[in-house]
Amino acid sequence: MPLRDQKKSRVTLLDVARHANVSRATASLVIRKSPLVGSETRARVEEVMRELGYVYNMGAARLRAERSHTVGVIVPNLTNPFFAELLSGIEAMIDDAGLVVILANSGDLVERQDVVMQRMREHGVDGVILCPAAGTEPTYLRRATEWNLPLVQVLRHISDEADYAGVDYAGGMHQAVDYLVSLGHHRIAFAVHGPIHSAYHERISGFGEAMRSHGLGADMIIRVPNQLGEIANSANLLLNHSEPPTAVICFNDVIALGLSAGLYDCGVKIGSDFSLIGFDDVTDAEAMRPRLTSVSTAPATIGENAARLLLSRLRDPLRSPEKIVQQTQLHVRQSCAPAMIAAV
Amino acid sequence: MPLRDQKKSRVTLLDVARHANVSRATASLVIRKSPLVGSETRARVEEVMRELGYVYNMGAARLRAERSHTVGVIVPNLTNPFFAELLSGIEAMIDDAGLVVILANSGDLVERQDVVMQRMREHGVDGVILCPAAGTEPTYLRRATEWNLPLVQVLRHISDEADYAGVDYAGGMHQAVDYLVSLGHHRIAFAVHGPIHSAYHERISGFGEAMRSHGLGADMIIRVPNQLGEIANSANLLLNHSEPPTAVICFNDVIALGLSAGLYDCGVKIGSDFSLIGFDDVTDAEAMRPRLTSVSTAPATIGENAARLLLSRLRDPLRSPEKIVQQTQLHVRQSCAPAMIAAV
DNA sequence: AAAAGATTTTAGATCGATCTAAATGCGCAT
DNA sequence: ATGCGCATTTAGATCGATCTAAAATCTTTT
Repeated sequence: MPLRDQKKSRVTLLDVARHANVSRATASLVIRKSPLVGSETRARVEEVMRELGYVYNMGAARLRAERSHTVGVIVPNLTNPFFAELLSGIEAMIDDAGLVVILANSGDLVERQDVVMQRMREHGVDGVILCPAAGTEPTYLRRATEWNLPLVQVLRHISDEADYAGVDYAGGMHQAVDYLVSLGHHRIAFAVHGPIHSAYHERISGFGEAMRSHGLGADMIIRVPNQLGEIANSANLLLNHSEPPTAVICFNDVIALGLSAGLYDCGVKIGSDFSLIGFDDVTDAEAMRPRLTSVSTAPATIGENAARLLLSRLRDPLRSPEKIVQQTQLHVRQSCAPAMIAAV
Repeated sequence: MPLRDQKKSRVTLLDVARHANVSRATASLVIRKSPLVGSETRARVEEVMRELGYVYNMGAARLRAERSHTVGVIVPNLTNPFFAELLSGIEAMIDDAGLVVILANSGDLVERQDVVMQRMREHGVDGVILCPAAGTEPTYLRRATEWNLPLVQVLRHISDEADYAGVDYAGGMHQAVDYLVSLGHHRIAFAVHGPIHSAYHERISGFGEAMRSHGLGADMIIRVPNQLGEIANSANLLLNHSEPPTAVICFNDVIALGLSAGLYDCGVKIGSDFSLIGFDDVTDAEAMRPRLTSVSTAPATIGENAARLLLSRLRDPLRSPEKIVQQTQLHVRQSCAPAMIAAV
């Protein structure tokens, strides 16, 4: 029983309406679950939809209703475990709301971000969750406002004029520094990598504040490679320092894993000879031995927060900008030891 | 200069056409880069588009052209590093082709897969790249054919009636077994987890074949938990065996990381006391010490292969089904030692 | 200059759903 | 039986792009 010729087999709402002996507008009210339709009529139309295998055409609805039920998600990296967990949290919330995620990788480049943002606009996304590429200017977010495009910044804060879901990076740095100081460490390094962005600045200044609050110097900041496999070689930056640190706080768990491997290669025993703290507490770090002490940021929860903000923005476009800042939690495990027995 | 009232600020192709003194159809031909338009006319129309900030409406185009320029990607897990790398490869190829990825997580459940597949159809995706949930039947893929929905299976093979991009799992198992046997190991275990699917069967049978080809028993298969943090506890399954193995091949690198940690906890030295091989060679395993010997499957490349197949299918819908099977490569590092000095 | 052929542009219909106000049907009261 | 009020259904326009064949314009040939 073809309703259309073989080249186009799509069952439309008009087909459904004809079979159910109602108008297209009634059939449309049925699929939108409008209370204005009688229950008999509704049942009849729904039965016909099932029989004919009707599939809603979101594209057609979108043209008239000016709503695509899609959300753009732009991240700077797809393979870093942190972003994988963030994306997981975002997708779960968006899915729960009955929308779909259109995904793009900016590669942490503003030019690529422009390209994918334009593509999102062409696809008429209802809103965007953006982890801004390094170097993104506040004017960039202002343009989204001009476009009437709902937007949530996540993890990297560019502007107070848009919603933001992030982490209390400074608070997390304080927790790490305070803990190491409580173990008697005075020479504490901070290992960083990646591009300069708000999350970077917050961690740097958080480290500085925390160290100074204990009357300690905050200048021992080493820069390591971005690639996990190359970070191990940077362990000697710590060991060959004129005044070697007794502990290191890592910008993220990728650095913690990499430095841990490098210190192992140099015969240094973490958790006795040397203390090390990660940041983010991603799942992948669970396999590290000794067990990693890490500042937990719960990336999946941050993703959920971002999605929550966007969904809220879609319901109330004129709501004033809001921030959800996730508090960190230090998970003490076995990668740190008191400084007195940790002397190198 | 609002061209519409404030409630709807969208610049349409009709606006562009009026400003450029051409018809809508001509303006449409310009944005589609049709060779049928004169260069003067083209330049004029393009200039007007820039001035007015015209943004293409993909949804409108889709309604008439029956093409959405979107590709559905359904994976069973978003946080496993393997799938993160696979997704990265897919997104890169799809982006290169000027399409966008609509992402969904099936949670490895057929019922969820049904829901997200339906949603993909409503959104009118041009095609789907599907890593089938465990328990997916061949009839499931047959339905995609009935829907005229281009589909590529990736990693888990359900049916010969659809394109498939995967790995030569059996070949990889042979490489691992051959290598351990070349080191003198005879008692080799195989550590598995996760749901039963084609990739699972291929690895099991590949292990069996490889072991039997060396006249060895293939019954030492241990099942470990799915969560990375819980796998370590399974190390004693190896150590407390009536005839303890001297080596283990891990179903994937997640298991390798987890068992490595568990063996460390038991005081077993990998790469001297005991030999261990991973599978997939994901980036995250680069931090392991001793350095992990792993069978490389290049997940990002598999993702690219899957996308390549789908793009090819979009160009030639009637092409016969094709398979791209990625050959594995054993990356020998330091997690294995000869059996004679590896006696437990 | 006129005709023929090639190139470029156009008019009107179409895609499948939603919107909006009008029409219709039903139940109740007089 | 008629009128009123409410519930339900409907007709026609709309959304913004593409499709398709016809019309218009330009170039070349006779």
